Amino acid sequence: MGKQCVVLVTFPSCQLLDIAGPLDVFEAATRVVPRACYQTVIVSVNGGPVSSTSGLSLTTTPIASVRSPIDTLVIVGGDGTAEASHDADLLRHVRRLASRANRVTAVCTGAFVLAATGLLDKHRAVTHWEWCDLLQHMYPEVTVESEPIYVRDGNVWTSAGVTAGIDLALALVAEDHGNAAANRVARQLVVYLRRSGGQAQYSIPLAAQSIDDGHLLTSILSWVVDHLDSNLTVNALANRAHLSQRQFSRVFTAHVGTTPARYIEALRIEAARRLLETTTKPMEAIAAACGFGTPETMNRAFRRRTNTTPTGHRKHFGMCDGLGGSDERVAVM
DNA sequence: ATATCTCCCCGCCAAA
DNA sequence: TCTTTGGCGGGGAGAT
Repeated sequence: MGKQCVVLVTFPSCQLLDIAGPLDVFEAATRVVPRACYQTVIVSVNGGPVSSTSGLSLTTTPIASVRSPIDTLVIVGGDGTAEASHDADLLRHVRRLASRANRVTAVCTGAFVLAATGLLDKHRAVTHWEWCDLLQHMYPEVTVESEPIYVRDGNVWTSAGVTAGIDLALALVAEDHGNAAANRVARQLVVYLRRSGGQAQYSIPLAAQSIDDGHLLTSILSWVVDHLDSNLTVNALANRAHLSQRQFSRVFTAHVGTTPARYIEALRIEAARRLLETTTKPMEAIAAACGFGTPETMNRAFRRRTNTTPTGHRKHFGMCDGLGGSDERVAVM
């Protein structure tokens, strides 16, 4: 796959996260996915500095100067969309770029700008939950859905509120380079909650999503987190999936981006960490609850994957010793 | 600390 | 022929 040009369209009072989220996803993808190469450019009607709602100002290039073929066009959201959707210049340029782009997308209230160009007509779309009704009212031609985190209709993709832009961008990466690649990116960014377009957000790290198929694995993955103390050898899981070990391993790795055993161990560690942080159970009990044969096994896994020990982790993040729980995370996979 | 045993993972080939 | 699947074997890591 060659270079893919991603154009992010901004305007005064846009939402910083709408830009930063996808931007970082594409950047990370380029870094950690071997064949991915996204080139991003941030544009506005006049170019130059554009201030976001948070006050931070962006350097942009004039939208008229975009010449190269466009892979993905991203319209960001923010307070400024109300005004932007009446900016004839902007709309004209968006239409022009959209006609040359493989994919046209909007994050959050960016959908309003897209709708104003007419590009959303006859398409299913979503926006920030707070604005779905208004969008539908203003643009009856658009089929507004309010549930999903993001919606794909042909080559038009829209996403719900701000951070859903990250999920949207991950979905785009998944389309280009596969689920495993998207998961790798998510992990890289420590978005340990990659959400499916569907809606339900899973409480499992990177687990039960999978944009297209995967129902096979999805059910197993979600079953697994509640049965960490069971026998979760590759063999056992393969049986559950009615596949040979060999095939199961292959399918698993392709979809999840990690080998079965590694993934299971990561889940176990994460579960153990939570118990260490939030309970005062003895190591013995925690190890057993998380599926480690012995506390010693848990110890080694801990050492290998983090740079602490269970005891050390409890000292830092545990309940005793002052400071209650903590939001800090240690990368685990 | 060591030895033995188990499981994982991946390349390779053959069958479907 | 091309793709998917299953089985085998071994190197190697880790568990007991």
